[in-house]
Amino acid sequence: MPEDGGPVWKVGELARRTGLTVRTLHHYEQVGLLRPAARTAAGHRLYGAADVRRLYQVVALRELGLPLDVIGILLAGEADIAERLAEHLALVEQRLVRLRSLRSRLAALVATAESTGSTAPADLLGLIEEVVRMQDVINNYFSEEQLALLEERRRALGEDAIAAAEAEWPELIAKVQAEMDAGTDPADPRVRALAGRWMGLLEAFHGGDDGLRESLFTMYAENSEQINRDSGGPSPDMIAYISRANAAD
Amino acid sequence: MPEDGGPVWKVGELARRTGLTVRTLHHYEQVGLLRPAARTAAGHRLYGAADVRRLYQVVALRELGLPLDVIGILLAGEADIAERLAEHLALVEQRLVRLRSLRSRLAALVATAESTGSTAPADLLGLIEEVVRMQDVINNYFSEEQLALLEERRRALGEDAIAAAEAEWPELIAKVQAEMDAGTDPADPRVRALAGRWMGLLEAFHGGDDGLRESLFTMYAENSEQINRDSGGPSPDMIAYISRANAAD
DNA sequence: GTTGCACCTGACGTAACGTGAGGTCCTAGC
DNA sequence: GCTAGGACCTCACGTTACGTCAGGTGCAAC
Repeated sequence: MPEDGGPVWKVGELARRTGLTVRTLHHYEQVGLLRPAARTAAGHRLYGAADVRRLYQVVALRELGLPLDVIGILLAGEADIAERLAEHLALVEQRLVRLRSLRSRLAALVATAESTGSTAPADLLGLIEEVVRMQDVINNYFSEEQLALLEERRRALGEDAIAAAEAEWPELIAKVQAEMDAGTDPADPRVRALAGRWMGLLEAFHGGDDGLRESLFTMYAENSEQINRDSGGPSPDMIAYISRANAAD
Repeated sequence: MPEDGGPVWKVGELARRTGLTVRTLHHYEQVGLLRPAARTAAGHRLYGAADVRRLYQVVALRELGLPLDVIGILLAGEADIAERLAEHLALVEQRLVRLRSLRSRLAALVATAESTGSTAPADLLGLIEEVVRMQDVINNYFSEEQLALLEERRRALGEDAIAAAEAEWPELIAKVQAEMDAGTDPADPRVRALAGRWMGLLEAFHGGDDGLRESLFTMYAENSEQINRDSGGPSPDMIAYISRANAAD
């Protein structure tokens, strides 16, 4: 189809009409995505109507985030478009999960930095290291699906509920510590009430999902000291104390 | 601090301990991020304790998604870390908005492709073009903040409510069209009831935000034919009809 | 004839490394 | 003392989708 009769566009015109740059059109030709139907004697590119149609398809697929080589394959009819879109969607979902996770860490860090006023650079760096190391540990113990599930639950619960639950932990830990220091019997009703709150908070985290609970316990078992040191988590002794309180029924 | 006494690590050991590759450590040296404290006579890199500490800082900041050059600046104390983190957070939020928008378009396309069975490639390509063009138009009329606000509202309403509202439009438009075809007076109670539902759906979209309503109206006014053709939106005649129904109070 | 704009073809730069290629160093075993 | 197998070294190109000169040609108007 050498486009003998129809309208033709030079590269600059086409660029203006599509909002692309001339360089982009050059590039698309270079990678074989869009070859102009013809050239003038002087070598100037001449695009025909079919080229323009194809270019709009290229742009549309590009705006969906597909890489140029895939676009080439799709437009050549050498792959199933719906299938590739589904694959791409999965990839985008994955990126979203990661990006959301990253945002929550960044937001927490920024909030901490703001609330503590002008934190000394060294302190802030240390805090950043802790947060990131913690995340690495978490990523080691929870699968991608589990993390996505947790994200889901967090969204369902809402930010405030999450913040409230997280704020409850240090308070609860302090109270349990007080009872331990006082030598209270784990079977004492007061301690058993605290243990009940404890299990409630845990439940709020894993939501009854055995896999999540299992992963959480494994992670704690193998990293108790770091969790204790970096995040103010409970000591193994305290875990044992709570277990005894729960067992006393 | 030429690290005369302390422990030293060779590049391979350090790589294993940090989970990085040797190439990455080479790269960090090349860009000036982490210069080993010393070299052996043969030129082998020797990293000291201070280097290891710095490396962990680099890795932590990298895991927050900061570019290496920024990390270098931050570790040199030449910029405020909290400030840069806040900036970076804003960037991440922006990416999130875009990515979420992309995902919703992809999901809609994939769902359509699946529900209609094996759509012909050409049809699917046409649909993709429509969706992308529509999005371009939308991006022209709504600012980033407005789009983020819309995202927010969508999340607050929940997926099902959105789907229900979107499903309601075609039905409503069909009913109004029927009344128009029947020549019913816009002031007729039936039409006024339809107009009421109409305004309710609009309200569900803009939520009373004047800016959003304004942008939506401008967009419709300047693109009514495309919206009508591509998305089954209402015709200008229908808009006028509804307006008269609302004015008749 | 020349001015000015559109067009052309290289070719390097971008971010953060991956991946050889080709050569040197070091340690353990013989 | 010699050699084999790792670990180490320094280039240097490849990746993605173009941006950005640089240096030269084509074309229409004055």
